[in-house]
Amino acid sequence: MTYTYSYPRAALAVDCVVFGLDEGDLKVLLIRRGEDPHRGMWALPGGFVHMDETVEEAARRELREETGLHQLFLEQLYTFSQTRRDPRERVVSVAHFALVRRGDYELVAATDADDARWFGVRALPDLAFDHTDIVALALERIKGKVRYKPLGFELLAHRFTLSELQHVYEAILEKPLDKRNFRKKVLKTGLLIETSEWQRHVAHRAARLYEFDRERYRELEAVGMNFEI
Amino acid sequence: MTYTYSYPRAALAVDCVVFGLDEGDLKVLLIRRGEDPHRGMWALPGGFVHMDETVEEAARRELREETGLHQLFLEQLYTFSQTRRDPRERVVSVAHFALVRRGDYELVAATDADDARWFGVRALPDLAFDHTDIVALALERIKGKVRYKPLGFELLAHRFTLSELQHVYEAILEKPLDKRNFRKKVLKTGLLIETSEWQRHVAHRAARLYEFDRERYRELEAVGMNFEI
DNA sequence: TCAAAAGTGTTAAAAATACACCCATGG
DNA sequence: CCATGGGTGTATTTTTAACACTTTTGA
Repeated sequence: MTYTYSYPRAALAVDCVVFGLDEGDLKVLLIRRGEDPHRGMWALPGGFVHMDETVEEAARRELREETGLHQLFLEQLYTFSQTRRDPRERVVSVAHFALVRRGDYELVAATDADDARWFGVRALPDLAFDHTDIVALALERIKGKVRYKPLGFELLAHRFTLSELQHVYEAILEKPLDKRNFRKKVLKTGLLIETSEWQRHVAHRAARLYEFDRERYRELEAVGMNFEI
Repeated sequence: MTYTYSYPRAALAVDCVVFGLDEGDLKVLLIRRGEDPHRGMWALPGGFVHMDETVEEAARRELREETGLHQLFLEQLYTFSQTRRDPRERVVSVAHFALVRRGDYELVAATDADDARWFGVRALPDLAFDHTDIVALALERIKGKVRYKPLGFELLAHRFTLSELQHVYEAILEKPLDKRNFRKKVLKTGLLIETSEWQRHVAHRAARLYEFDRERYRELEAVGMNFEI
């Protein structure tokens, strides 16, 4: 089957920068390419957009197919359209970034341990295509956005300690935060629910677990209030 | 001439939300469509991306062709990819937003007064395709971004008074600002150059003219400093 | 009993806000 | 001489930043 048009057309693809947290370090999920071009190189998960799906749907489908991840936070990042970014032919790619919860983090390797791996964001290998630029932009984006949107919670399990939350912010912002001031600030947002559950089996005083109050966040957002860390 | 592919391909287009300022009101530039679909409706300037240009280049080219505007501030906004957004066939559009300087504002009508017109952003007519959504997103974007990037200056002439600058911020943020506090704040950024030129022929005390110090802004930005209004 | 992280308040400095009058200009 | 917008300072409140010790737990 072939498809014919009266003007040439670029192929349309999506790529995803998937961030996850491991021991407080920010990681990016990469796939080893099994085909040319750049066979054997590490690259972002992604693929071509089908005619019956939006780019966001394509990004979610590709992630599910290539890594098994689903139902994660995913947002459009930027459209990369340099004419020679793919050596085969013109491919325009709509890049996205995604955030993986602590609990789903290990799930990834399940699919295909050899071909999908987490890399520390500050120690990435050479990447295929313009994927190094895409990761750089994604990092810059979350660094800016985490301060006024509740992205941090998307990297943690449903319940988390305040220290875990602080480490997320420190990992993304790349700077240490003052413990007392951080706690004061996040609690003052009124967006954390104090549960009556505590850490267990830790070799130090157990920390209380909190939940992010999505409900309330949506209410406040609708009213025009805004969150700031 | 025809072009044949083994999978169907969406057409790739660009659209531009062009903002300008008129008497302190924020306006958007619209084009009346001369062709189906939506012939006669108002729409954003835009068109298809050529194979030898990036989407940003396409956006600039279309703006030049349709409105005569060039060398303006232009930035990618978001890629719209709903499968039915164009009734003819699948068209994915990379939306951009642009800011027109006060001095270039009138220049627009020159091209084709009937087919290009400025509309107040809060009083737009029904627009073709999903262009109403695109404008709404562009507004939200500049509203957020103007506070930490020097977008405001892109809507003014090279030299401007502090009141003109204040009116830009008020128009974009949709709220009044305190004159004394505003002046204190923008002067404290150190990014305004006080010229020795003054307004003339105004029926009130003449205001001093200022320039935005782009040079210094780039330096500070590179060092990681950040601007806030 | 030791190591490791949890938890907690106060003070000082900086930033944000609220607010009112005189000045210069052209019509 | 009047209408219009230009220009200026201070006091109050709020926010941010700096900083150290006691508690709990498991190993």
